Amino acid sequence: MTKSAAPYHHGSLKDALVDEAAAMIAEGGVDGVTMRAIGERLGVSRAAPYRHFPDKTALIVAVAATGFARLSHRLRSVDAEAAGASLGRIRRMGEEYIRFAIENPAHYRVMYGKEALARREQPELRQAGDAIFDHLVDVLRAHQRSGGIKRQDPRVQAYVAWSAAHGLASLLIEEQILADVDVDAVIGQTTNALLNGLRRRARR
Amino acid sequence: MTKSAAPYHHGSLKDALVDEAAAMIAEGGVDGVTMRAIGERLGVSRAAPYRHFPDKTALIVAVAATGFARLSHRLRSVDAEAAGASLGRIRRMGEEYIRFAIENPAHYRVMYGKEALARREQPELRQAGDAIFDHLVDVLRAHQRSGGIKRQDPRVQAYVAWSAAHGLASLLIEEQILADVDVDAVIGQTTNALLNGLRRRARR
DNA sequence: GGGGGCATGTTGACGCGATCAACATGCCCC
DNA sequence: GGGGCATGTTGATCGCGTCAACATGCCCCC
Repeated sequence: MTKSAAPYHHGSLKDALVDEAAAMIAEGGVDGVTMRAIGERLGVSRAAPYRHFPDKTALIVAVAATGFARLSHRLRSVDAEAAGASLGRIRRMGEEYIRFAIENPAHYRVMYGKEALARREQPELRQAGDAIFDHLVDVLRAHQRSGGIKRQDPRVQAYVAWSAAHGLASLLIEEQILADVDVDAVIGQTTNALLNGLRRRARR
Repeated sequence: MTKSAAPYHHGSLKDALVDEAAAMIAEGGVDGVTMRAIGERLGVSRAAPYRHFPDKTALIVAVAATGFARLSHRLRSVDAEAAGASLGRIRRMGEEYIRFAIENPAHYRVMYGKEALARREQPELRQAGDAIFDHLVDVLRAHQRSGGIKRQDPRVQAYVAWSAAHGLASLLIEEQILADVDVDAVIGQTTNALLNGLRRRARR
């Protein structure tokens, strides 16, 4: 994809910067990332990063973009596995979203959470985020057609679903949920509540 | 409550600082708040705020604390109005939480959202947040006793409910939800899904 | 085969924001 | 009527983002 192994001076500083930035975000948030410190960690000078990113924001954007690529890939994978219009497909997408957040907290933070950049001003991220959202809307639309879920504005349904997943993901990675609580139960019940809300209610 | 009207030099700089900080957070996030700028806006020098807050963090903490006080007050109010154990009581609390976030985005951001401080390290905020959460748990417990909702770990139920409300509040104040979507519908459906998830399912 | 040129890095300098220290100014209390 | 604390102010220091000028490899073209 990018440069391969050992080009010029450092090697592939650009990729290393993105990885290191993510690590530093996980440790101390975006403020914990300083051009000076990241340079030092990678054995280059403070201004070296500027040869690869116009400014610090661009570096953080790259981290977010990497995150969007990963999340998109994961969602499409589980979605492909569980093709068709079973409700399980939606459940798995929700779980995968939350799992992604837990496994990539730094990326999630700059994508959607605390530390998130003004997506509105970063066309690249905006597009990536929209693509994921649109995919969800498509999935919901498909389920509406096949009769599994209520017929109503699929975008509203998508926002409801996203809200639940995002809220839970945020609380989990910001460690707002106490350790002695059964996290899996919370995740399970959240997705259940969500599916119940979407499911076409059987006439009683 | 605090100082009254016109004490020493400025008047009540302390309160003014908290208000102004909230306004500045709404405009440009916590990074948009600089001791210099806030001083200038209030007609004092850059170091004046230090006479009232040991550092910038303390000022932001004060904003968050104000927010917690307001939210707590609002929740207790609606809760009192709709006493008893009707499901409507839970719905109203959820709606009020979201409404608070929409009306006080700056406060919400530093309390729970993006820009949130490490609550873990601010005993004052930690306690305020816990109190609100515990109150929710109590309400859920009461509803369990009166049979309105499923009997299961009320803390898990509380986290599920909080996740949904927090997720929606976050997306709304971060303007992630497009303007042409029916926001009230999203709010309504979120709370509905939540209540359905909590409600004791009628045996069919 | 050698020189020019671009890609990469490095160091020095500037400006901004947080914060501390030393100094100024009201007011209230004894 | 003066001392002392509460409030403010100005000067100075330090870290950080960022730009400019300068250094260093390497690859490509003649």
